[in-house]
Amino acid sequence: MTNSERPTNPQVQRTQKLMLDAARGLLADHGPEGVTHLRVAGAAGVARATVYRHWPDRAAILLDLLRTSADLDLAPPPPDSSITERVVIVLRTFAKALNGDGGRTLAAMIGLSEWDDDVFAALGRMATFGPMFLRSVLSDAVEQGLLDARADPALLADRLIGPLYFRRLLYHEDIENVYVDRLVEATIGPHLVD
Amino acid sequence: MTNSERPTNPQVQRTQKLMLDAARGLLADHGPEGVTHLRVAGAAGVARATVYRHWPDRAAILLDLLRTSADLDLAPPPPDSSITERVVIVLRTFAKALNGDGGRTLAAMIGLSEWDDDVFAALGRMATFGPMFLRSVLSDAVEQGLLDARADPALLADRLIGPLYFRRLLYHEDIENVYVDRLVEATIGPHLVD
DNA sequence: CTTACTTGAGACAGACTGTACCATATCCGT
DNA sequence: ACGGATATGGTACAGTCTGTCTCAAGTAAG
Repeated sequence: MTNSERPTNPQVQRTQKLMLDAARGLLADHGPEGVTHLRVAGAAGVARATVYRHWPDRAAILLDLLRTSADLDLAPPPPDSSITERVVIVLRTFAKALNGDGGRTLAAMIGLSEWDDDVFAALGRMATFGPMFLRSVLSDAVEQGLLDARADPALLADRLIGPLYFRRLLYHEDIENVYVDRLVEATIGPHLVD
Repeated sequence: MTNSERPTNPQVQRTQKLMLDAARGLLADHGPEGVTHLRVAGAAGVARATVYRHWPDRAAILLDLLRTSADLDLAPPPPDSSITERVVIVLRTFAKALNGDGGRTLAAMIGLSEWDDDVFAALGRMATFGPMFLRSVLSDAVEQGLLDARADPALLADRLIGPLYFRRLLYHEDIENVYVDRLVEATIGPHLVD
């Protein structure tokens, strides 16, 4: 586990940014195994020992990398829109993140998390954020009487998010908006109260 | 890409089995990065050069490992049972495979497949097998008039399998039979023709 | 300016890689 | 059972990456 607090020393900030940017490029180009202290040092124009001073092993580098790339900015959907529209908006945000670098990052984390507890913890923080947000949107809808009261928001969230992750991770397919629309329609359609 | 044909020479078969078993153990214990030619040789009681003779690099070893561990034996569900029962049977088979070693193997493949085309191809073969099977079960049900004709078997398969993979891969949760039951009920219930 | 902290540069042992070589063991057709 | 073909054992070698250490030079901040 690395120190998650940001350094105050500007010199440290500079070198750390150089190294993280270099590592990010290496991860994108060669995968997790391509991120070595030596290469990061070379790409960042930094001494190898400096990389070791910041992160003891590869997992620590990746962890910091993955932590900083979990940037899906979830804005609350407009409350005056229909529940279907609201869910579509949220899911499209997920899909967008998955289609971009987030998908590769997530795939790397999933592979590592089976054997690295720290990565698993980071994955948990990242993975629960989205579903929790979606769940709250769904709960609100149930309270407002827009969704069948017997609908379980947790299961519903799984059923909405699961297929997106499935398609992206196993088929490497970009998620089209049409797919999201059909998924949402089919999934929450039967629970709508009209 | 390694030769996928099985060797006829019994000597080769023996050593290959020894090495693959050793590699399987290493993968389970230490993850993909723990599978090195040196360790495989040591654990299998085999000369290091022999491991190199069979597989040129780590990816090739893992590929053979993953190829041989994709053993979910999908038996056609009893055709006289209800469509709900049939789908539950198929999905429980998936869940069982995911709960066991298959889940870890799959996670490893997902992580590797983003940067390794051979692993991606193997993942594709493995990942399409299940959904295709499920899709055919669903298609049959539509033809038999048990399911709403407007139901898209492909999307329906995604919606049934996706949540299972999602829970297993991101939360490391075993899939309970109750979860499968609720998922199937909620997903295909609205499409039932009674 | 002075102290504390950070980095650069190089050395070092150890692990893993990838290849090569030859003697030995095993297979398989005759 | 014999002999050529094939596979393995064992060893050596250069090369890369790891992880740690030391010391000189650079930077930050009171």
